[in-house]
Amino acid sequence: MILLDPRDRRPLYEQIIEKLSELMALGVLSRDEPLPSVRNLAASLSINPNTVQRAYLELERQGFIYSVKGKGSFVSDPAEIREKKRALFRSELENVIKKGAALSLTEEEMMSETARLCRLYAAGPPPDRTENQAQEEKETKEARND
Amino acid sequence: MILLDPRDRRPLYEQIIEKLSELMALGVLSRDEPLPSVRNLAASLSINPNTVQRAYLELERQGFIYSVKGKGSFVSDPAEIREKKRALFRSELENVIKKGAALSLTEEEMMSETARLCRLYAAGPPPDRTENQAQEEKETKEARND
DNA sequence: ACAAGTGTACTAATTGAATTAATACACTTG
DNA sequence: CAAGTGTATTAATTCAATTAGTACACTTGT
Repeated sequence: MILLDPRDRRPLYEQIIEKLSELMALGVLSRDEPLPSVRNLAASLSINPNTVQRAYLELERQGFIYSVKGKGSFVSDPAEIREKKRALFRSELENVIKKGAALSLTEEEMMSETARLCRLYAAGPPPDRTENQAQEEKETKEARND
Repeated sequence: MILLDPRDRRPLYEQIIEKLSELMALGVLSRDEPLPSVRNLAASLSINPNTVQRAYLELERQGFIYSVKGKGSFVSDPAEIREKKRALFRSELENVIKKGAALSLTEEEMMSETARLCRLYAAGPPPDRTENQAQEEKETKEARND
């Protein structure tokens, strides 16, 4: 199902999270589909089941999958995934704004900086898209978020 | 000059950074005033000079102090410190906005969330200060940023 | 009831990066 | 040039993150 890279310096469980996230993002694994069992995937990767378990725990914490004792682990509703990610985003934004406030930055200063960055990175017109006419997000780049 | 807390689980150099930052924030150490020498402070804390050196290096990287070989280490211009902190803030804000963009959040959505948080945390009226009449930064609090 | 599958919890061993120390070098000043 | 200063390099140590070992708990079909 997936393959680990020995040259990759990152921990095994992180690699597993990444690979499975990709499979889910690509739709190879879709909603409510069962993931390989902890023991099964561990055996196929020749690693300890606990390492797979750790990856699954983290994927569950992030809302990507859900696990049922005695049954297995399954892919979450994409909408739920999206909501979890957005909640995480809001919490990170909150921390940054707090920090800005602690530096005595005013609301106006932070708003204008945010606007600048949004124009740089975010999709242009918000919810008034009658059609999705060529959103060139020229800079998707490194969208690693976790 | 300062005192380390053995019960504090954080590394020595972090404690040093914190204590000295406080002294500078309180104005006990002010602009261009010399800090204790690396060896001197190390001796007074009964630790290795390299540990103090590491703290000084970090303080210098963050713009709080500057060091001159053969002469000593000195407190930076407060305006410079402020600018460094703000640069750091901008860079963190950029990362968060990038992440939001990667989640397909629109400019409008991110702006409105930012506005909400600003109203929650930031100082009210921005740059309409004809004079600097009593900048009461009521909330300096934990301005730990590193 | 029980066998064979599933996830989960707890503990111990291992690894590797962060932290601290030892030592030597380079600059400034009187 | 002596006695102070910061800086660089390397080694020892510490400690948390990672992985593994083992036992437990639940689900399902026979």
